[in-house]
Amino acid sequence: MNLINNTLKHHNLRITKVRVEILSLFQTHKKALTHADLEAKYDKKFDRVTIYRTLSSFLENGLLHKIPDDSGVAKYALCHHEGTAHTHDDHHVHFKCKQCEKIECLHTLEIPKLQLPKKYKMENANLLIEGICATCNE
Amino acid sequence: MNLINNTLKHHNLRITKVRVEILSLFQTHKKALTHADLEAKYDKKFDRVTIYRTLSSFLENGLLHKIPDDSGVAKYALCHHEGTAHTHDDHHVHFKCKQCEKIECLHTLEIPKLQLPKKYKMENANLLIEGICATCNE
DNA sequence: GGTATTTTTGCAACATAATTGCAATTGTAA
DNA sequence: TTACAATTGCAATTATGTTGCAAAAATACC
Repeated sequence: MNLINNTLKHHNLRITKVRVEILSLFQTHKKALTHADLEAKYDKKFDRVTIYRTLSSFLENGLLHKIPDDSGVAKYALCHHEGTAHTHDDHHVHFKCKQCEKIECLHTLEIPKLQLPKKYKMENANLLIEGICATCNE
Repeated sequence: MNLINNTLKHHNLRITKVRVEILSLFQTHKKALTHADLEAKYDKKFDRVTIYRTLSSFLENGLLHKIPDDSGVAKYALCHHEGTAHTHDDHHVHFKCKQCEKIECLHTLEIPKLQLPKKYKMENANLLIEGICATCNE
């Protein structure tokens, strides 16, 4: 059994065409993708709604995570911690390039600890950095 | 001349009813607001579109900033640095309460410096922390 | 393998969020 | 106070996301 199928299995997801294709795409591209990106690519192949539902199921089963940003469009990227369910104690650092607009996860970086005001309890944190990425900064 | 009008002037915005009311609202509430919040409040008073455009103009002129999040609805909050134009070298820390859903700016906190991978250039950073806020944590 | 059961898909309709063009109105500078 | 520029309201449109349901596909069970 190949890797993609295996991954789906391990996340309690049935193996279907959409899922295999979309998961592969995320694994080859390392960047974040939007629903619109996928729709453009799979226009005639899969239904809009199916793509939405694929993203949701990946989200619920811990394959993808949503990246908070201010564009108003949901962006998704692969999770790098391996865990079955949505154990969302995620501490993500994301980088958004102002030039090429691509978003990627900098999963080698840790979010530094910081002291919250009294009585505040932190459960997770997301750091979004904007600037110029390595590719555009040649 | 009162403070609200003065602020508008200084940000190159004409003084109109919507702007005065919406700016005042942001100044009394300290939390982030969505377009829907404002629409609910000013339902018959101002047009939906006018409210959108008011938010946009505040954004462009550096009165408000958008808070990145993954809900799909744009949230806005007052900027605390004083600057006329959109000199967005912003380093924001926002806190979103999982219980009351409110978002607030923790502008007393600084985002700690961190070492980006080679060739990456940081222009600004947004840290979104989720958890339980002081009010809900009684 | 074949069949029963459950999940997933596609379609149509709906819901919400945001944008655009344009005429009428309002704010401001002179 | 008038002239000009910016802003508003309205209607229409686009973008984004969701729901219900019947048909199709995937898995479990024999």
